[in-house]
Amino acid sequence: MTYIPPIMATRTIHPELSSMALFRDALPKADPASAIADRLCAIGRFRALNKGEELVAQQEDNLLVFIATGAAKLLARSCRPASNTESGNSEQILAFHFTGDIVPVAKQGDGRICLGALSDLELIVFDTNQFLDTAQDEPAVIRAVLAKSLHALQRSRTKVVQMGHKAARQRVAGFLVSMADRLCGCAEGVCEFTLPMGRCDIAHSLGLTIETVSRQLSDLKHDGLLSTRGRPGIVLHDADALRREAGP
Amino acid sequence: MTYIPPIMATRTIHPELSSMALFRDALPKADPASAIADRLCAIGRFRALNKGEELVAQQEDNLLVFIATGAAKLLARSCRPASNTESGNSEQILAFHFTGDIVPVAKQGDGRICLGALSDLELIVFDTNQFLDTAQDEPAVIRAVLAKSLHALQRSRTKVVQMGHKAARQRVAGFLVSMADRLCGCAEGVCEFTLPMGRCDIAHSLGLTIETVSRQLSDLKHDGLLSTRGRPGIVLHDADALRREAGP
DNA sequence: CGCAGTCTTGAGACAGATCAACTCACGTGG
DNA sequence: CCACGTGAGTTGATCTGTCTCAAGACTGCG
Repeated sequence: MTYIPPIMATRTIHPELSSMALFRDALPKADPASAIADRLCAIGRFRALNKGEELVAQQEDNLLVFIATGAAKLLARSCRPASNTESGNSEQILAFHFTGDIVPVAKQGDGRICLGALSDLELIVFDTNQFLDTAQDEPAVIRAVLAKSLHALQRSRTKVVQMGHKAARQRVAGFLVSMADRLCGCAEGVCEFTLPMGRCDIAHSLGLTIETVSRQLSDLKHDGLLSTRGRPGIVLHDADALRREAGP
Repeated sequence: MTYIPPIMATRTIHPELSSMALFRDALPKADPASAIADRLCAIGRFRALNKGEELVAQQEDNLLVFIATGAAKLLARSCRPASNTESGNSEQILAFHFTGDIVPVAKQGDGRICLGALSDLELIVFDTNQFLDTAQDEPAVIRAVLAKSLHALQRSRTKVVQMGHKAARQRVAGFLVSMADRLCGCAEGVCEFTLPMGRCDIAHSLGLTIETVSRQLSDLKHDGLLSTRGRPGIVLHDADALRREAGP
C-alpha cells in the first residue's frame, strides 16, 4: 500500500502502446490516427505500478486514465487520512477496471479518490481538459471517450441499484456473474476463473464486511452453485442460476 | 403514475428552446450555433409530461434527455412489472435532475429505466447515436455532453459511497445538503428551500424506507439542525453543521 | 365536514455488523 | 525438511440499526 505522490511521468509513452489501446476502434483510417496519436502521446504520462501500489489523485486533478495492461480498483477513502493502524474500513471501491478500460478520475465531493493496482499495472494518464483540447478536431476520439464514460456511468448506476435494495446473497451472486462476464466472457453454463482481488476488496466493493462475503460464498457453495479452487479460484456451476439468485 | 408508451414527438422542438438549453455555453460564436442547432432540432423530439407521469425507456433505447424545464427523477424498477397493488418498493431512484441537466438514459443490465416527472416537465429527447452523428463535426457540442456525463458519473459515484457505508442519518443529512446546493445554491449558513419530491422518493433515492427517512428528519429537527415549513418546506439552520453530520 | 393520501411515531423482528476464535495457505529461516 | 510466523479466509456468538407491521396525526381537496 505504498503512497504514490503526484502524477508524474516515468518515461515517454510508447507510441504504439497508446495508439493500440486507445484508438483501435475509434480511428479506422490510418493516416489521421498516427497524427492525433502523436499529439496525444506528447501530453500523456506513462505510469507503471506494482501490485498493491496506488495512484493517488490530488484534489484538483481531473484525469483520464487508460489502463494499458492489468487490473485496478477505483476507490474512495472516507478522509480520516492520518490513521496509523490502517484504521477502519472507511473505504469504498467504486469500480473494478481491466485492460483497455478508460477511467475518468475526477475529484469527488469529499475524500480523495485513487486507483489501486490489483496486479502489476501499466497506465497512461491524461489531464482531461488537456486531452480534450488536443483531441478537439478528432470527434471520433472524443466520441470514444464519451462512449466509455457512458458505460462507466451505466455500471455505476447498476451498483447503486445493487447497494440500494439488495440482500448480501444477491450482491455476491451479482458480483460473481459480473466477474465471470468481464474476466472470461462467460454468460451462462459452467465457467471457471480466478479472482484478481481478495475478499476484502469484494466486501468494500459491495458495501459489506469480509465476514458477510465469506459467509455468502460458503452458502452458495453449500447450495451447489459454485466451487472454489484454492483462495482466488472460482468455478460457477451454472451462471444462469446464479444470475437468478442475483435478482432483477 | 401514467404509463407513457414509446418515445414519440408531440410537436416540433422550439428552436430557441433547444439552442438556449443545450448550447448556451458550448457554442460561444453565434453563426455555427444556429446551423448545428437546426440540424439537432430536426432529430430531437419534444415531450411535455405532467407531474406524476413517466417516460419509460424501451429496452433497446439509448437516449439523451435534455430537461428544458422542471424536476425529474431517474429510476430503475426491479422488474416485477405486473404488480397490481403498487407492489413492494422495488424501485431505486438513480438521480434527481433539474432544469438544464442532460440525462443519459441507456438500458440497464436488468429492469427498465424511466424518467418520472416531479413537476410539470418539458423534455427534448434524442437517440444518443443519432445525436452524436449529427454533432460529429461540432466537437464543442460533443464535449459539452461529455462534461455533463462525467458530472453525472461523479454524482453516481458519490451515491455509491453514500449507500455503501453510511448510516441513515448521514445519508439524509447528505441529501439535504446536496439539495440545498442544487436548489438554492446554498453551501453554508441558513438556507431555506422547498423539496420537489416527497418522503417516498427521498427514501427510494437513499436506499432507505420512508419511516426511517421520517425518523431521521425528526431527529435532525430535535437536534436543532433544521426546521420544516409545512410538508415540503425545509430550513437548514447551519448547512455546514449538517455537512459535518453527513460525514466525509 | 369528511375523506384520502402523506407523513409521523411506536413496538417488535431480522439481516448484517462486530468481536473473537480458529483454520488454512504459504513463505522464511533454522 | 520441518517448525514457525504471518496474513487471508472461515466460522461462531452476540449486538445493533434498520425494516416491518401497525396505529395515529396532519394536510389538502371535493
